[in-house]
Amino acid sequence: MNIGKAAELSNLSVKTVRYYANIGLVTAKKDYSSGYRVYNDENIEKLIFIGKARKFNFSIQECRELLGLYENKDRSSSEVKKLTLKKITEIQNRMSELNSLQEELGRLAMGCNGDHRPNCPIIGFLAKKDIKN
Amino acid sequence: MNIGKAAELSNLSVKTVRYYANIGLVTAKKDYSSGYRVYNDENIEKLIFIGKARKFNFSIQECRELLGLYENKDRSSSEVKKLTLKKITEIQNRMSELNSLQEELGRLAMGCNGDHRPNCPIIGFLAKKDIKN
DNA sequence: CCTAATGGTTACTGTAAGGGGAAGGTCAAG
DNA sequence: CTTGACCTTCCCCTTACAGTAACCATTAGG
Repeated sequence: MNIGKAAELSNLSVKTVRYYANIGLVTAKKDYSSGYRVYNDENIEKLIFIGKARKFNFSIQECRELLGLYENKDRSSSEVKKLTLKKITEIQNRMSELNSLQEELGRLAMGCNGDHRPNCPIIGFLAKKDIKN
Repeated sequence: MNIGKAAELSNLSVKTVRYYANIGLVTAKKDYSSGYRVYNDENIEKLIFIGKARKFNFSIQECRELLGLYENKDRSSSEVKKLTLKKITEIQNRMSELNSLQEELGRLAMGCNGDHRPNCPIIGFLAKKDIKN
């Protein structure tokens, strides 16, 4: 199966699949007469696996680790769980940052008339050099 | 004042200040005998302004717009408010994505024993080709 | 047989927002 | 005069691909 079909089945772009081949994440064997990459079912499974992990915010590097665990039949589930919990923590931290941000922006917007006069507390706040950063 | 001092006062790195000069965001005049950038108080104010806006997740391009509004004394506060509300919406969308992610990862982790046996529902889920993506 | 369409290849560039580091010029102090 | 701190430009690195150019392979149609 050629790369186009592989991309379709795994719901990734051709560019992405080729990229994964280049970085050695999912390498297909090559047909040396045509130069084409040839994908088999196992490759497709890995591509799907990675596609999902990527949607779950795992980085390529983490995908590489997960793939290692996936391929290793003797893997312990604790390693996978550890990676997942770490990812959850990261997401929570990011959410709490975003939450503070959003609250503060909300307060600023609340105080702004949003009219055609130049007096705007948002600009005022951003321009003010205050004590704490 | 040289770039080091400017960076210190604005609480940015020298690299960042130089970068902002290169992209024309905050341009300092040059001392042509030494080749050094020379910063004045107005430059510092702008750098501080941008530093804060960046912390509020505004992109460089958005900072450029905000800086335009900041410099334009006839600006209407409605433009600033619009930009801020747009940013709030973006943040909220991002948070809701992250929230779904976190919940789903949480469910997966919950079902995983985290022991030394290879049976792991997280891997199982990622590997499963299900109906919807 | 020629051509056009489709799909494959490598390779280069660009993204956002700088960080890291090399090679070299400038400045103030001792 | 020399040292060390500070400045300069220049280039590569980061993430995870997307876009494009130039070129090769396969296949269907006239």
